[in-house]
Amino acid sequence: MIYEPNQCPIRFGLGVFGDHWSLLIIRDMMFRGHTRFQDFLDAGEGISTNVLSDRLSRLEAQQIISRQKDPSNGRQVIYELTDKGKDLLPIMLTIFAWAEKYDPKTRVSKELAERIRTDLFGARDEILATIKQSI
Amino acid sequence: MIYEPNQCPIRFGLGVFGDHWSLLIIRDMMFRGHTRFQDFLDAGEGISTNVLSDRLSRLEAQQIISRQKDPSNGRQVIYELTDKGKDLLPIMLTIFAWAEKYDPKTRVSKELAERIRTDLFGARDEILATIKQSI
DNA sequence: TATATTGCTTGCGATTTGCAAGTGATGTTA
DNA sequence: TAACATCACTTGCAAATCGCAAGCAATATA
Repeated sequence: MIYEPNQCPIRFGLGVFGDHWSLLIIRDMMFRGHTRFQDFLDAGEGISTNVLSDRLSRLEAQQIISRQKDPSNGRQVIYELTDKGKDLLPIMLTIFAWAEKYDPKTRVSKELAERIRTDLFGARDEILATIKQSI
Repeated sequence: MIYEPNQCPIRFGLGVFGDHWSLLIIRDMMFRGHTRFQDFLDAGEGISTNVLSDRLSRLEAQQIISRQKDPSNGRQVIYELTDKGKDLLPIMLTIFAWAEKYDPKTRVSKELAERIRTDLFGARDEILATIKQSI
């Protein structure tokens, strides 16, 4: 595994969601079905309009989301996750499972968290050791 | 970085790694075995000393890493991942798999990426549909 | 035609960042 | 033991980014 700056998957990921807002926008699209500018503003996170506008542009440029006019209402724009965006689900799920384990306030289905953990958390140290040797 | 206690796991995660540098520091500890201040500076990412200092403090405060003086060299400090920090591995791995799929430059073992994907990516739309109903 | 809604953009002060230059504690060398 | 080097920071400051409020153009509704 090579970690040249531009060959690093973590850096690539950070380029997409390495800021305070992008992951929240993706979460709202993924789990809350948000599709419009106003939806994100109303989500209660306190994002400002200029930053929201900027993040939506970036996410569109990175093909995480698509942007199209609502044919039935010319004022509205519909934002939707692309396949690339939907494929961020496993990342979301592992964050769910981790938060469920360490944040007493987080409310995630224990069933879901358990499923994810048995898939990946269980072999943590093993996997870590294996990976380190291949770097 | 803002952390407002919520019941959302994504917000909880963002409180830990929702900035440009924290995940890179964790990556360096997890996969490159970095333990010292200078290690992170030399990693070639261009983090500045004041920001590095700040992020190490925050990560320690959040119990993602531990901080102790090197008993064999009083000038040096040893930073290490806690269990809470090591448990971020699945999040790292899912980022790996996602980047391997979408970033042509990312170099990750295809075997590893495939394993992660078959565990979690395969049932993406199914899982998404199930989760949406429960949120 | 007048007004409301929607998705932005603009202006500006406040916060955060990157960069360079310290600083103090500790270790090494002559 | 005196001089110097190393290490983990801290400080000061200009520049970038951010939050907030206001404004704007296009479209819809009354």
